[in-house]
Amino acid sequence: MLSQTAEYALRTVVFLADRSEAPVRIDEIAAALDIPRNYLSKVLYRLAQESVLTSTRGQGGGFRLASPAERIRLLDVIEPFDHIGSQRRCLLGRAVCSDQRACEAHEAWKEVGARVAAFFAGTTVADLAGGAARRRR
Amino acid sequence: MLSQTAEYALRTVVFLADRSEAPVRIDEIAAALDIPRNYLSKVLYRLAQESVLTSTRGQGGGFRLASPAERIRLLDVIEPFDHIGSQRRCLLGRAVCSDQRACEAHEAWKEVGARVAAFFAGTTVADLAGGAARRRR
DNA sequence: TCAGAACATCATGATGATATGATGAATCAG
DNA sequence: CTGATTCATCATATCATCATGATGTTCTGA
Repeated sequence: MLSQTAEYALRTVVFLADRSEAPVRIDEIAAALDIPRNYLSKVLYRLAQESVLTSTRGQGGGFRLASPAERIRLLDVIEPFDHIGSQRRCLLGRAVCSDQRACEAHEAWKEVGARVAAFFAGTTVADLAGGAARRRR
Repeated sequence: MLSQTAEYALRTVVFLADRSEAPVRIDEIAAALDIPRNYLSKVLYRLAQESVLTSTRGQGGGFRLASPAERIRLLDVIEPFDHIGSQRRCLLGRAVCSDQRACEAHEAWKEVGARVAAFFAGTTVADLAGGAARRRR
Protein backbone atom coordinates (compact mmCIF):
# COMPACT_ATOMS: atom_id res chain seq x y z
CA MET A 1 0.00 0.00 0.00
CA LEU A 2 2.80 2.42 0.91
CA SER A 3 6.30 2.34 -0.52
CA GLN A 4 9.15 1.54 1.81
CA THR A 5 10.29 5.14 1.56
CA ALA A 6 6.91 6.58 2.54
CA GLU A 7 6.73 4.18 5.45
CA TYR A 8 10.13 5.34 6.66
CA ALA A 9 8.89 8.92 6.50
CA LEU A 10 5.72 8.12 8.39
CA ARG A 11 7.47 6.14 11.10
CA THR A 12 10.00 8.89 11.62
CA VAL A 13 7.40 11.61 11.92
CA VAL A 14 5.37 9.59 14.40
CA PHE A 15 8.55 8.86 16.32
CA LEU A 16 9.38 12.54 16.51
CA ALA A 17 5.87 13.34 17.70
CA ASP A 18 6.48 11.06 20.66
CA ARG A 19 9.64 12.91 21.60
CA SER A 20 10.19 16.21 23.25
CA GLU A 21 10.49 19.16 20.94
CA ALA A 22 14.27 19.18 21.01
CA PRO A 23 15.95 18.12 17.76
CA VAL A 24 16.77 14.43 17.39
CA ARG A 25 19.90 13.32 15.57
CA ILE A 26 19.45 11.27 12.47
CA ASP A 27 21.72 8.54 13.84
CA GLU A 28 19.47 8.18 16.83
CA ILE A 29 16.36 7.99 14.66
CA ALA A 30 17.94 5.49 12.30
CA ALA A 31 19.07 3.29 15.18
CA ALA A 32 15.76 3.44 17.03
CA LEU A 33 13.64 2.66 13.97
CA ASP A 34 16.14 0.37 12.24
CA ILE A 35 16.28 2.37 9.04
CA PRO A 36 19.42 2.73 6.85
CA ARG A 37 21.12 5.91 7.99
CA ASN A 38 22.03 7.60 4.71
CA TYR A 39 18.87 6.59 3.02
CA LEU A 40 16.89 8.10 5.85
CA SER A 41 18.97 11.22 5.45
CA LYS A 42 17.65 11.76 1.96
CA VAL A 43 14.09 11.04 3.04
CA LEU A 44 14.21 13.53 5.89
CA TYR A 45 15.89 16.11 3.72
CA ARG A 46 12.90 15.89 1.42
CA LEU A 47 10.51 16.25 4.33
CA ALA A 48 12.39 19.34 5.42
CA GLN A 49 12.04 20.78 1.93
CA GLU A 50 8.31 20.20 2.21
CA SER A 51 8.24 21.99 5.55
CA VAL A 52 7.08 18.91 7.42
CA LEU A 53 10.33 18.83 9.41
CA THR A 54 12.92 21.36 10.40
CA SER A 55 16.61 20.49 10.37
CA THR A 56 19.39 22.09 12.36
CA ARG A 57 23.08 21.39 11.90
CA GLY A 58 25.92 21.38 14.36
CA GLN A 59 26.05 20.57 18.04
CA GLY A 60 22.60 20.02 19.48
CA GLY A 61 21.11 19.82 16.04
CA GLY A 62 18.88 17.24 14.38
CA PHE A 63 15.34 17.00 13.06
CA ARG A 64 12.09 18.04 14.67
CA LEU A 65 8.51 18.55 13.53
CA ALA A 66 7.88 21.87 11.85
CA SER A 67 4.36 22.05 13.25
CA PRO A 68 2.37 20.48 16.10
CA ALA A 69 1.64 16.83 15.43
CA GLU A 70 -2.09 17.41 15.29
CA ARG A 71 -1.64 19.78 12.38
CA ILE A 72 0.38 17.40 10.19
CA ARG A 73 -1.79 15.19 8.01
CA LEU A 74 -0.54 11.77 6.96
CA LEU A 75 -1.07 12.97 3.41
CA ASP A 76 1.54 15.70 3.91
CA VAL A 77 4.10 13.13 5.00
CA ILE A 78 3.39 10.61 2.25
CA GLU A 79 2.77 12.76 -0.77
CA PRO A 80 6.42 13.65 -1.48
CA PHE A 81 7.09 9.94 -2.08
CA ASP A 82 3.88 8.15 -3.05
CA HIS A 83 1.19 9.67 -5.18
CA ILE A 84 -2.16 8.52 -3.91
CA GLY A 85 -3.72 11.46 -5.64
CA SER A 86 -7.41 10.90 -4.96
CA GLN A 87 -7.35 7.67 -6.94
CA ARG A 88 -8.87 9.21 -10.02
CA ARG A 89 -7.23 6.55 -12.15
CA CYS A 90 -9.44 3.93 -13.76
CA LEU A 91 -9.02 0.45 -12.41
CA LEU A 92 -8.47 -0.84 -15.92
CA GLY A 93 -6.09 1.91 -16.93
CA ARG A 94 -8.54 3.25 -19.46
CA ALA A 95 -7.90 6.83 -20.40
CA VAL A 96 -11.59 7.59 -20.27
CA CYS A 97 -13.27 5.61 -17.57
CA SER A 98 -16.44 7.50 -16.88
CA ASP A 99 -17.64 7.11 -20.39
CA GLN A 100 -20.84 5.49 -21.57
CA ARG A 101 -19.89 2.15 -20.16
CA ALA A 102 -19.22 3.31 -16.61
CA CYS A 103 -20.74 0.56 -14.52
CA GLU A 104 -21.52 0.01 -10.85
CA ALA A 105 -18.08 -1.45 -10.35
CA HIS A 106 -16.42 1.73 -11.50
CA GLU A 107 -18.51 3.67 -9.03
CA ALA A 108 -17.67 1.25 -6.24
CA TRP A 109 -13.99 1.53 -7.04
CA LYS A 110 -14.15 5.28 -7.03
CA GLU A 111 -15.72 5.15 -3.62
CA VAL A 112 -13.00 2.87 -2.30
CA GLY A 113 -10.40 5.31 -3.59
CA ALA A 114 -12.21 8.18 -1.92
CA ARG A 115 -12.14 6.31 1.38
CA VAL A 116 -8.41 5.80 1.17
CA ALA A 117 -7.79 9.42 0.28
CA ALA A 118 -10.08 10.60 3.06
CA PHE A 119 -8.16 8.53 5.56
CA PHE A 120 -4.81 10.03 4.66
CA ALA A 121 -6.21 13.54 4.50
CA GLY A 122 -8.28 13.25 7.66
CA THR A 123 -5.79 11.54 9.96
CA THR A 124 -3.02 13.46 11.66
CA VAL A 125 0.34 12.37 12.98
CA ALA A 126 -1.00 12.92 16.49
CA ASP A 127 -3.67 10.29 15.85
CA LEU A 128 -0.96 7.71 15.17
CA ALA A 129 1.43 8.70 17.94
CA GLY A 130 1.26 6.47 20.96
CA GLY A 131 2.99 8.36 23.72
CA ALA A 132 3.56 11.98 24.62
CA ALA A 133 1.78 13.45 21.64
CA ARG A 134 -1.50 11.81 22.50
CA ARG A 135 -1.35 12.55 26.20
CA ARG A 136 -0.69 16.17 25.43
CA ARG A 137 -4.02 16.52 23.69
CA MET B 1 -2.66 0.68 -6.18
CA LEU B 2 -2.18 -2.26 -8.55
CA SER B 3 1.08 -3.29 -10.14
CA GLN B 4 1.42 -3.02 -13.88
CA THR B 5 1.38 -6.80 -14.09
CA ALA B 6 -1.87 -7.16 -12.15
CA GLU B 7 -3.45 -4.47 -14.28
CA TYR B 8 -2.49 -6.36 -17.43
CA ALA B 9 -4.10 -9.46 -16.00
CA LEU B 10 -7.28 -7.62 -15.09
CA ARG B 11 -7.59 -5.87 -18.43
CA THR B 12 -7.09 -9.12 -20.29
CA VAL B 13 -9.69 -10.98 -18.30
CA VAL B 14 -12.24 -8.21 -18.77
CA PHE B 15 -11.39 -8.14 -22.46
CA LEU B 16 -12.01 -11.86 -22.76
CA ALA B 17 -15.29 -11.52 -20.93
CA ASP B 18 -16.44 -9.17 -23.67
CA ARG B 19 -15.61 -11.68 -26.38
CA SER B 20 -17.34 -14.79 -27.51
CA GLU B 21 -16.28 -17.96 -25.80
CA ALA B 22 -13.93 -19.00 -28.59
CA PRO B 23 -10.22 -18.85 -27.71
CA VAL B 24 -8.45 -15.58 -28.50
CA ARG B 25 -4.83 -15.59 -29.67
CA ILE B 26 -2.34 -13.85 -27.44
CA ASP B 27 -1.15 -11.72 -30.34
CA GLU B 28 -4.64 -10.40 -30.78
CA ILE B 29 -5.00 -9.62 -27.09
CA ALA B 30 -1.62 -7.92 -26.92
CA ALA B 31 -2.39 -5.80 -29.97
CA ALA B 32 -5.87 -4.84 -28.80
CA LEU B 33 -4.79 -3.87 -25.29
CA ASP B 34 -1.33 -2.55 -26.17
CA ILE B 35 0.54 -4.91 -23.85
CA PRO B 36 4.01 -6.35 -24.61
CA ARG B 37 3.40 -9.72 -26.21
CA ASN B 38 5.90 -11.97 -24.44
CA TYR B 39 5.38 -10.34 -21.11
CA LEU B 40 1.67 -10.92 -21.43
CA SER B 41 2.43 -14.51 -22.30
CA LYS B 42 3.97 -15.08 -18.91
CA VAL B 43 1.13 -13.30 -17.15
CA LEU B 44 -1.52 -15.37 -18.89
CA TYR B 45 0.42 -18.56 -18.32
CA ARG B 46 0.24 -17.81 -14.61
CA LEU B 47 -3.49 -17.16 -14.83
CA ALA B 48 -3.90 -20.50 -16.57
CA GLN B 49 -1.99 -22.20 -13.76
CA GLU B 50 -4.42 -20.60 -11.33
CA SER B 51 -7.35 -21.88 -13.35
CA VAL B 52 -8.61 -18.42 -14.16
CA LEU B 53 -7.97 -18.99 -17.86
CA THR B 54 -7.70 -22.01 -20.13
CA SER B 55 -5.10 -22.17 -22.88
CA THR B 56 -5.18 -24.22 -26.07
CA ARG B 57 -2.32 -24.61 -28.52
CA GLY B 58 -2.28 -25.04 -32.23
CA GLN B 59 -4.65 -23.89 -34.94
CA GLY B 60 -7.73 -22.23 -33.49
CA GLY B 61 -6.12 -22.06 -30.08
CA GLY B 62 -5.67 -19.20 -27.65
CA PHE B 63 -6.92 -18.18 -24.23
CA ARG B 64 -10.42 -18.09 -22.82
CA LEU B 65 -12.02 -17.72 -19.41
CA ALA B 66 -12.08 -20.92 -17.42
CA SER B 67 -15.40 -19.97 -15.77
CA PRO B 68 -18.29 -17.61 -16.47
CA ALA B 69 -17.27 -14.00 -15.91
CA GLU B 70 -19.73 -13.57 -13.08
CA ARG B 71 -17.97 -16.30 -11.13
CA ILE B 72 -14.47 -14.84 -11.36
CA ARG B 73 -13.67 -12.39 -8.58
CA LEU B 74 -11.19 -9.59 -9.17
CA LEU B 75 -9.30 -11.03 -6.23
CA ASP B 76 -8.74 -14.28 -8.13
CA VAL B 77 -7.19 -12.38 -11.02
CA ILE B 78 -4.99 -10.12 -8.94
CA GLU B 79 -3.77 -12.38 -6.19
CA PRO B 80 -1.17 -14.27 -8.24
CA PHE B 81 0.68 -10.99 -8.76
CA ASP B 82 -0.16 -8.54 -5.99
CA HIS B 83 -0.74 -9.51 -2.42
CA ILE B 84 -3.46 -7.34 -1.01
CA GLY B 85 -3.95 -9.92 1.68
CA SER B 86 -6.67 -8.31 3.80
CA GLN B 87 -4.33 -5.48 4.73
CA ARG B 88 -3.51 -6.93 8.08
CA ARG B 89 -0.21 -5.08 8.04
CA CYS B 90 0.26 -2.17 10.40
CA LEU B 91 0.51 1.20 8.76
CA LEU B 92 3.73 1.89 10.61
CA GLY B 93 5.24 -1.51 9.92
CA ARG B 94 5.17 -2.45 13.56
CA ALA B 95 5.33 -6.14 14.17
CA VAL B 96 2.66 -5.90 16.84
CA CYS B 97 0.17 -3.23 15.98
CA SER B 98 -2.87 -4.10 18.00
CA ASP B 99 -1.02 -3.78 21.23
CA GLN B 100 -1.77 -1.50 24.12
CA ARG B 101 -1.27 1.61 22.08
CA ALA B 102 -3.73 0.75 19.35
CA CYS B 103 -5.44 4.06 18.67
CA GLU B 104 -8.42 5.25 16.67
CA ALA B 105 -6.21 5.72 13.65
CA HIS B 106 -5.22 2.07 13.66
CA GLU B 107 -8.88 1.12 13.73
CA ALA B 108 -9.69 3.53 10.93
CA TRP B 109 -6.85 2.15 8.83
CA LYS B 110 -7.98 -1.37 9.43
CA GLU B 111 -11.42 -0.43 8.21
CA VAL B 112 -10.01 1.16 5.06
CA GLY B 113 -8.11 -2.02 4.37
CA ALA B 114 -11.23 -4.07 4.89
CA ARG B 115 -13.08 -1.92 2.36
CA VAL B 116 -10.42 -2.46 -0.26
CA ALA B 117 -10.35 -6.19 0.35
CA ALA B 118 -14.14 -6.35 0.25
CA PHE B 119 -14.18 -4.60 -3.09
CA PHE B 120 -11.80 -7.04 -4.71
CA ALA B 121 -13.50 -10.04 -3.19
CA GLY B 122 -17.02 -8.84 -3.87
CA THR B 123 -16.65 -7.60 -7.43
CA THR B 124 -16.63 -9.97 -10.39
CA VAL B 125 -15.16 -9.69 -13.84
CA ALA B 126 -18.68 -9.41 -15.22
CA ASP B 127 -19.20 -6.28 -13.15
CA LEU B 128 -16.31 -4.61 -14.94
CA ALA B 129 -17.04 -5.87 -18.42
CA GLY B 130 -18.74 -3.32 -20.61
CA GLY B 131 -20.06 -5.28 -23.53
CA ALA B 132 -21.35 -8.75 -24.18
CA ALA B 133 -20.76 -10.06 -20.70
CA ARG B 134 -23.06 -7.51 -19.12
CA ARG B 135 -25.81 -7.81 -21.67
CA ARG B 136 -25.84 -11.56 -21.22
CA ARG B 137 -26.79 -11.18 -17.59
C1' DT C 1 39.81 30.84 14.77
C1' DC C 2 39.30 26.01 15.04
C1' DA C 3 37.78 21.39 15.92
C1' DG C 4 34.08 18.53 16.30
C1' DA C 5 29.26 17.66 15.47
C1' DA C 6 25.69 16.92 12.45
C1' DC C 7 23.12 17.40 8.19
C1' DA C 8 23.76 17.43 2.77
C1' DT C 9 25.20 15.29 -1.30
C1' DC C 10 27.65 12.40 -4.61
C1' DA C 11 28.97 7.99 -6.66
C1' DT C 12 28.07 3.45 -6.81
C1' DG C 13 25.87 -1.06 -6.14
C1' DA C 14 21.99 -4.61 -5.33
C1' DT C 15 17.46 -6.05 -6.22
C1' DG C 16 12.94 -6.76 -8.28
C1' DA C 17 9.56 -5.31 -11.79
C1' DT C 18 9.04 -4.65 -16.46
C1' DA C 19 10.20 -5.65 -21.17
C1' DT C 20 12.33 -7.86 -25.58
C1' DG C 21 14.04 -11.41 -28.74
C1' DA C 22 15.02 -16.07 -29.72
C1' DT C 23 13.94 -20.75 -29.27
C1' DG C 24 11.31 -24.90 -27.69
C1' DA C 25 7.10 -27.80 -27.47
C1' DA C 26 2.40 -29.06 -28.38
C1' DT C 27 -1.56 -29.25 -31.42
C1' DC C 28 -4.20 -29.43 -35.60
C1' DA C 29 -5.16 -29.52 -40.68
C1' DG C 30 -4.13 -31.65 -44.71
C1' DC D 1 3.85 -37.46 -41.48
C1' DT D 2 4.64 -32.84 -42.21
C1' DG D 3 4.29 -28.11 -41.72
C1' DA D 4 1.92 -24.21 -40.00
C1' DT D 5 0.08 -22.38 -35.91
C1' DT D 6 0.18 -21.11 -31.29
C1' DC D 7 1.38 -21.26 -26.49
C1' DA D 8 5.66 -22.05 -23.27
C1' DT D 9 10.12 -20.89 -21.85
C1' DC D 10 14.83 -19.12 -21.72
C1' DA D 11 18.34 -15.56 -21.83
C1' DT D 12 19.05 -11.03 -21.58
C1' DA D 13 18.22 -5.94 -21.12
C1' DT D 14 16.27 -1.80 -18.91
C1' DC D 15 14.64 0.90 -15.21
C1' DA D 16 13.09 2.48 -10.63
C1' DT D 17 13.53 1.56 -5.85
C1' DC D 18 16.22 0.70 -2.07
C1' DA D 19 20.64 0.79 0.03
C1' DT D 20 25.77 1.79 1.22
C1' DG D 21 30.15 4.32 1.64
C1' DA D 22 32.73 8.39 1.01
C1' DT D 23 32.96 13.20 1.00
C1' DG D 24 31.21 18.04 1.33
C1' DT D 25 28.99 21.81 3.99
C1' DT D 26 27.18 24.27 7.83
C1' DC D 27 26.81 25.29 12.65
C1' DT D 28 28.11 25.52 17.58
C1' DG D 29 31.07 26.08 21.43
C1' DA D 30 35.41 26.81 23.44
